[in-house]
Order: sequence, then structure tokens, then C-alpha cells
Amino acid sequence: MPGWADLVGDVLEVAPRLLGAVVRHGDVAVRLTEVEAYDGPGDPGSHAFNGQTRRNATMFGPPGRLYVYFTYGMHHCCNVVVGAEGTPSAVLLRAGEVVDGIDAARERRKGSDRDLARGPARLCEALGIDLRHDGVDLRTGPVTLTPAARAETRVATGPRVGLRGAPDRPWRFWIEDDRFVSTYRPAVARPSR
DNA sequence: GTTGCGATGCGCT
DNA sequence: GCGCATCGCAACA
Repeated sequence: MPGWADLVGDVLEVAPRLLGAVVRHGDVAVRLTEVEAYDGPGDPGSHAFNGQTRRNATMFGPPGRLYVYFTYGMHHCCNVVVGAEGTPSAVLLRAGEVVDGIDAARERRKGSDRDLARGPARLCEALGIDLRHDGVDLRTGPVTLTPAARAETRVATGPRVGLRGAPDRPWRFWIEDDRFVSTYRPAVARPSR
């Protein structure tokens, strides 16, 4: 039975284990269908690449916390910190399916139910997550993460987009054939497991 | 389904 | 100043 111990460590191993986990804030709960890995201080795509700043301090803290940032002047995105304290590895929560509190989610977001949390900024909006939640401990709330009961078996992987000089490794993980996966930046699916 | 573009504020050089 | 781990909408296929 997977638990929190499985969600700390090497980000490329931990990230796929977050698929199927449930994030809850108040009445709304989202089952994760798509995530993306950010691998420590040597990852040129990471906010932590240029060292610790006020904004990214949570990434350098202990694992099991939520790292929330504000971007494009209007959107929030959230990550789960998975690296040991001092190692800024985190997993961006890119998409999910609202599995509880759908009425509350609909009040926050217009559009189809399928799109309520399909996209990192949409997911945050559906859950009502903003900068006030940066650094919260996901074991104690108010935002909580419940590990998946069993590992997802149909996991697909693909490259991140728009990065230079990044190692050739899979960075994005999603549940294959799940309707609640972002198609905004399509990637070539490749069976994993 | 896809592509193109504007919105909009903050962190960092 | 520039660029951003994005989104919604319009136009098109």
C-alpha cells in the first residue's frame, strides 16, 4: 500500500506515482491525471535553476509541501515538493479530474466539466488554490494530498517542451487514454510502466 | 479538432 | 525592460 514514503525522493520516480493521487481543498477534490517533473538545481527549466529566491523558497524546504507560484499576471500553478530539504525537486500538477465538490468547482470556473481542472492553472482555480497556500504541509492541510491506493499501470511519458540543454529524459507523465489530460501541448505517447 | 493572439503582473537581468 | 511551468476566444478544418 503506497504511502508518503513513496512520494519523497528522485523526482522522476516519484512523479508517476502521483498519478491517481487525490488533492483536496475544502469541498473540492481532484484526481491527478497529468504531472511534470522539475529535477533539482541542475534543471534549466526549473524555477530553482538560478538558486534560491523569495519566490521559490518552498522548493528548497522539506518535501510534502505545496509550492504555489503566480505567472502570466493572472494564473496560479502548484507543485508537490518531493526532494529532501535543500534539494529543490518538485512535481507540477498539470491536470486532473474533479471527483468531489463539482458544484463548488463549477462556481469557480465556467466551461465544461471536462475542462474544470484540465491544465495547471485551471486545476488551481478549480481547487481554489492561490499564493496563500504556498508552503502548506500536504499531510495536515488545508490543502491535502492522498496517495493513490495502487500505482497506475497505464502511464505514458513524453518530453517537456521548449527547453534547451535539458537531459533527454521523460519529464511529463500522464494516464494513458484518460479524458482529463491536457491536450494543449500534445506529446507523442509512449507506453511506460 | 487546430492555430494565433492578447491579457496582465511580477521576478529577475 | 523582457519573458514567463497559461488561458480563453476567434477563426478555421
